[in-house]
Formats: sequence, C-alpha cells, structure tokens
Amino acid sequence: MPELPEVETIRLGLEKYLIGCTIEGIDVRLPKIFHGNTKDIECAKVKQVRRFGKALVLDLDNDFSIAAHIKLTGQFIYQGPNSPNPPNTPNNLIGGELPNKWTHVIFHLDKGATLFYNDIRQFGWIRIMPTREVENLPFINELGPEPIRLANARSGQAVLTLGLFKKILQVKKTKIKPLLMDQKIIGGVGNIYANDALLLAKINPARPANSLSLAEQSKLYKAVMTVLKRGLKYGGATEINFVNALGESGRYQEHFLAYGRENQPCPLCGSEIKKIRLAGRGTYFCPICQK
DNA sequence: CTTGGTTCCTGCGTGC
DNA sequence: TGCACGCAGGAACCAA
Repeated sequence: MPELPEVETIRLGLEKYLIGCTIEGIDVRLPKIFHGNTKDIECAKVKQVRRFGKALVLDLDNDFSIAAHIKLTGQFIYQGPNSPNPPNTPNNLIGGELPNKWTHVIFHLDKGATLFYNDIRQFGWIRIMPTREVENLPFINELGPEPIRLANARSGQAVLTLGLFKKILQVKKTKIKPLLMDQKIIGGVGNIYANDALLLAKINPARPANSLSLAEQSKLYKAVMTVLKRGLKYGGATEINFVNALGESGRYQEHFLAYGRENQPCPLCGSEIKKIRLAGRGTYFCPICQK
C-alpha cells in the first residue's frame, strides 16, 4: 500500500519524465474516478510535480492542476521515447503491456509519450482543478505535518519536528499505531511504516500515545524517520502492486521489519512476529520486544 | 473528542 | 479443477 516513500518514489519519476511534457489529449475510461473537465488541461504543459502526504499534484502551465490519490492499488506509469524500455514482468499486475484492463485514464503527451493511470480496486481518484484550489482539497487542507521535508512539499507546510511530535503524543490518548497512521495528525505514514517504526522503537502498537516516556517519544520519532528514509532508499515497497513511474517494483519489502512477517523471526530478538487486529487494521509486532 | 462500523472494489487465499 | 465465500485496506462518512 503506497505511503509517503512510495508516493515520493512515483513523484521523483514523474518529475524526471513529465516536466515540460504537453498533454495533448486525455482518455477517461472510468469516469467515476475522474473529477473535473479534461478540456481544462488539454494543451497544457507539466510545470512541476508536488506531493502532499500520499497525494500527488501535477501543476500545469495554465494554472490548472491534476491532483490524485492512488490509495491502495493506483499506478502512474510513464512510457515515452526518453524513458528506458518498459519492464515486462510475468506478473500482469506489474508492468506488461499498457493499457490493460485496469487502465482507467490515459494521458497522451507530445513526442508520442503516454502517462497511464491504472487502479485495480478503483479506490483512487484524479481531480482536475485550478492550481490555487489544490490546497483547499480536504485531504490536503487537513493533512498533518510531514515527517520528512522533501523537495516540492507544500510551501509553508509544517514539518514534523521532534518537538511537535512530542507535543502531539502528549495530548493524545489514542493507541499509538492508529495515531501514527492518522493523516490529519501526521502526513504520509501508513500501515507498513507504522508497524516497522514501532518495532524499531520497541513500542507496543496498542500503547496509549500519552503513555510513552520522553525517551520513547524520541526513539519512535527517530524510528519513523529511519523507516521512511529506508523505504525511499529502496524505491518503496511493492506489497500489492506498487510500481514507480516507469512501472518498476520497489525493494523495501525485502527489508520489512515487522510488516507482513507473521510467524517469521523478529529482526531484533529472533522470536516470532505475531499478527493482531488493531483499530481494524492488520498489525504486526514482536511480543518480546514490544511489551 | 473519541471510537467503531460501513462503504467503495477486486484479487487472492481458503475450503470443499 | 472449479466454485463459493470472505477478507484486506485508505480515507470519507455516519453513528454513538
């Protein structure tokens, strides 16, 4: 499931290949996930690519933007003359011929390039809107501070400093894991990185946030940073069907600490990772390290 | 303020 | 081999 590192990985790719491209035409094959008027972006050129938490925004040179949230299974894949050969893996969910049955929007670019939007579960959305209104989108407007200051983040956007993190934890009695994943509290952290950060910090996912000691608060803050940076370094985690802007898989799934590792050895102590349900979400933890 | 349930959707694992 | 069934999950929304 794409989180901050995965979406940032996509953003980096889109930035590399899309800036300067002109959108010549748009095929919307699944109208329900596409909001706004295609006419507003025809003939416009991509100026910059921003990310707000797990949301992506393509800003165009006509003061319109394409805002998108890929949710669980969305993919933005670029194919063009200046990109490497597209991957053609055996798994038809990743790579292979495009468009495919999950391709819902096709952006035809100049020089014969194409941007495909695929989404198996159709939870994601794309919205065309004036650039100045992007930050009024509820998801972006109400997004909490982001752990990592990355290029092209919202200008003036709050950064999650250690001090701010501590303040948040001290006033919240919510269980720490769902708190980490609450986009209105902290921007960009989802299930994978919440699980891994909590194991790295040796904190039980069900602990009330305000029960953490000062030392634990610092440790968790560092752990969140560490796992997010690690995720980015490995090009994201391909858990379901995440791919980058060229259709390539990530490799962070080879480095999961807790997430998805039920009955496998804890990387810290060797005992078995257990899976429980917490606030409706699959939760992986080490009963020995995270008491 | 907070938590919990439901909804969207489809691929996949399970059991027979 | 094939079919029915139920589950997972980001975030909006509603209810208590």
